[in-house]
Amino acid sequence: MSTTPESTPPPARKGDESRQATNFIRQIIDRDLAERRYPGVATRFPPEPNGYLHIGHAKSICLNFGLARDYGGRCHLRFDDTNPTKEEQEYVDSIQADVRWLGFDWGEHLYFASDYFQKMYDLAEKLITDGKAYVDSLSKDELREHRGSLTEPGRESPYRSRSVEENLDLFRRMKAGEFDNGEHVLRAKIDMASANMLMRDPLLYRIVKAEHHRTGDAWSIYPMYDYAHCIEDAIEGISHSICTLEFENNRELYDWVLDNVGFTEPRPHQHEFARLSLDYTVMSKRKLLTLVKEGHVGGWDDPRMPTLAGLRRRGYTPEAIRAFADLIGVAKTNSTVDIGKLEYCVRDDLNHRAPRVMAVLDPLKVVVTNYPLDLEERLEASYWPHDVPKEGSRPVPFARELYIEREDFAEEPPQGWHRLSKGGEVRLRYGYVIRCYEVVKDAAGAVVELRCSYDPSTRGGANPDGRKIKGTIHWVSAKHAVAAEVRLYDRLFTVPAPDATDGDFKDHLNPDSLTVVRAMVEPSLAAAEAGAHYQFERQGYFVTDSVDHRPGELVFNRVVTLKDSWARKTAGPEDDAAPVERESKPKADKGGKGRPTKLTASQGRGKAREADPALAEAFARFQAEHGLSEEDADVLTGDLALATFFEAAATGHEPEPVAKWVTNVLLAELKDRPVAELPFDGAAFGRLIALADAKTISTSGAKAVLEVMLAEGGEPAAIVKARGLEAMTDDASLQALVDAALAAHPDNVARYREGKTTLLGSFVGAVIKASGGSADAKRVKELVKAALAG
RNA sequence: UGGGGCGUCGUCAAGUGGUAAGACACGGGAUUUUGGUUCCCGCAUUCGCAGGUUCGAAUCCUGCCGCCCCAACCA
Repeated sequence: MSTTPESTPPPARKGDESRQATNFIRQIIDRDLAERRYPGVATRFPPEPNGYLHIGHAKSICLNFGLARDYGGRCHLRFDDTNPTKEEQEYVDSIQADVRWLGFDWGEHLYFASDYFQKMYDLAEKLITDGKAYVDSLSKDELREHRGSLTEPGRESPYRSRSVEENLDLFRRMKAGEFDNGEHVLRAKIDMASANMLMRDPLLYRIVKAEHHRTGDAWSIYPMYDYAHCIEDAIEGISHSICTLEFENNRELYDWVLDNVGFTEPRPHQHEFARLSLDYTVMSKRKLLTLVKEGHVGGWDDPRMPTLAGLRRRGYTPEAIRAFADLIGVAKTNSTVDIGKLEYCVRDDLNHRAPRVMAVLDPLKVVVTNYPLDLEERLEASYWPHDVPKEGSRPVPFARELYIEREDFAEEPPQGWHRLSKGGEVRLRYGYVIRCYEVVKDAAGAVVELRCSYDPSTRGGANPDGRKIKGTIHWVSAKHAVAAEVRLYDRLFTVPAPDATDGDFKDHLNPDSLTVVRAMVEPSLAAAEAGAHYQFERQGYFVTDSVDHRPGELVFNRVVTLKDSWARKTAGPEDDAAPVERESKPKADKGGKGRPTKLTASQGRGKAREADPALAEAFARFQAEHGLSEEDADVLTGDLALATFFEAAATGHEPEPVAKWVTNVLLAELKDRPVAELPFDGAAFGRLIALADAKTISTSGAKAVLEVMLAEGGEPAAIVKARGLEAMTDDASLQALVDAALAAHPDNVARYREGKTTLLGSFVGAVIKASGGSADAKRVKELVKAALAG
């Protein structure tokens, strides 16, 4: 992403193959495209217009629009406006502005869920007609009570059995506005006992008598998210509907609605990724709204807010945010990203686009006493450092009285101090070397002025006598400097995870998140334009404030400081290595009920055995008669089909290896498929294992045969014969393959001999592959070892 | 006493039975009138833990542990 103009391409380094950005969603898309499940890729970004977009949304926007871009598809911007009580046109506008600002274009694909209300309604009537939805007239409380709990099934509503005619009539009257809020709802008729709470007859429609920002009072019923969202996707022909992890439970309902309302494949499918969490900030709309409402910040666009509006005003660039999205990746792990990565991205972007200027944030007066009283010089100062390939400079006035940064002077300089001290020298950037010979203090003992001398021969970086000046500091001419308001922003919270701590997240608000200073800036800045970025040398990146900055009343926001390895060195461990202690969230003790533990697989099998004496009997017999371990016997007796399969396979053979093959290999191939679907029976499987056991075929050969059997069934011995998979055990053939494998990778041979012994496996693997799986692995390993040693 | 997910470096994150990518952070060095930038070099014998299968396991099997989500007429 980051482009350094004019830079030559970096030299190829080891293993450098510029890896394609990949993530599990791209893999799913690749698979779907390879299987031709969709004609192309269509994604969508579906915000509800009930608040401002934040950096977390930016991750989603970059993902969805990025996918469409990279796969030559399209990405829709769709407002999910199904709840008129919370949504406003203001948000519709701000969201569009933010997405555009971020750099994405939805072209003609701007949609509103509300445009589909009629279609959704028609489909709901169809559901009713099909007997798959009903009007319920329970109260809110009764509804909740009937829903059951996480561990107890729900109960069916007495209204569940209403006739289609009655349901249709009621639903039409709901639509016609004959009832008040809460009197009736439309529910899907699914399963009140489902382990997935969302499938317990979910609400499809509710009565809401409110003005909708787009449809006005045309509707008095509105669809619920789970009913509406999937239909919106399907209507628009979305292929991959990407949302965040907390919707994983909703996927089953997403699929149910589409399947029952009549959308057939290819239809959209939902995939979930982890939403963004960032250190030292909060991301929920509710908390952000609280900060705004209670005045902890100046508004949605306060530069400390993680909103796009806030980041924009802070001076973050769209490029930096997009680079950040690329940097953090997309996965399913709940994770919290170090906010330092975001800061890195802006610095990296602004470094080559922000001209350098000088500004003194905390001025300390310096009088250069040997500088002529009336003399004023104009020193030419480049806007760009040597390593940024851009041109341009401005004159900077120099005179007898200057300001320097107060922290660039130390009365008692610490070890390694490069800046000014009494009796010491420092270079003024683009100017002269000065030496401080006197420190003027006020009555309270505070330093108010430095009296210095300058060396005329050192102008503009000249160094005639080769003298070593370690430090260079920034400065402004007192007479020419322009006053400016500078807003120094810092993290909004003092702890890494403000919403994971005990008590109120607002307790951790950083009181120093905003410091306003009156700075003295170089005169060229008087002409600073709106939205202009600068680097104040040695300080950080700054931007003119988009609201308050104007000519004659300069206001700068600090985007981010420069990296400061000196401060890190001095500050010591407490400040810098601040251990990211994430206080773990206290268990929300919901309803006093302990958190139920999940039923494990073995517990499930135990239950199955309790319920089925045949299984219990097999469990005992497998141990007693076949000599299996309790563990193997357990795994094999979870369901009768598997137990029977095993017994058939074991008959006439050593039971132990058969058990190992069933549990370790077959189970993995099977995944969740029932054994009954296998195109071969237990006896055939047993014959395969016997072949391996007798060393007629090698282990990898047996796996190869199994692959074939899994795909098309067949008799193991015949497959072995047809594919020439008999174990290759004669040393002559094996040795030839080994020699070839070593010869193919002389570099790895050398590295192995230097001690990188983990390379052994790759040689063995190569030989086995070359043999088509028939080579005897143990022997190969011996031969490879010998060859490598020789 | 339910169901759905997730555990790979301080932080993100590749990896899909055959040499543990990369980035940020961190440490060291070089260049530098920004203690900035840039450039080098270093930074996981090990993938939540324990068993097992295999010539070979982060990847397969089993058990255990930890974390997140679900009981709005929100999305």
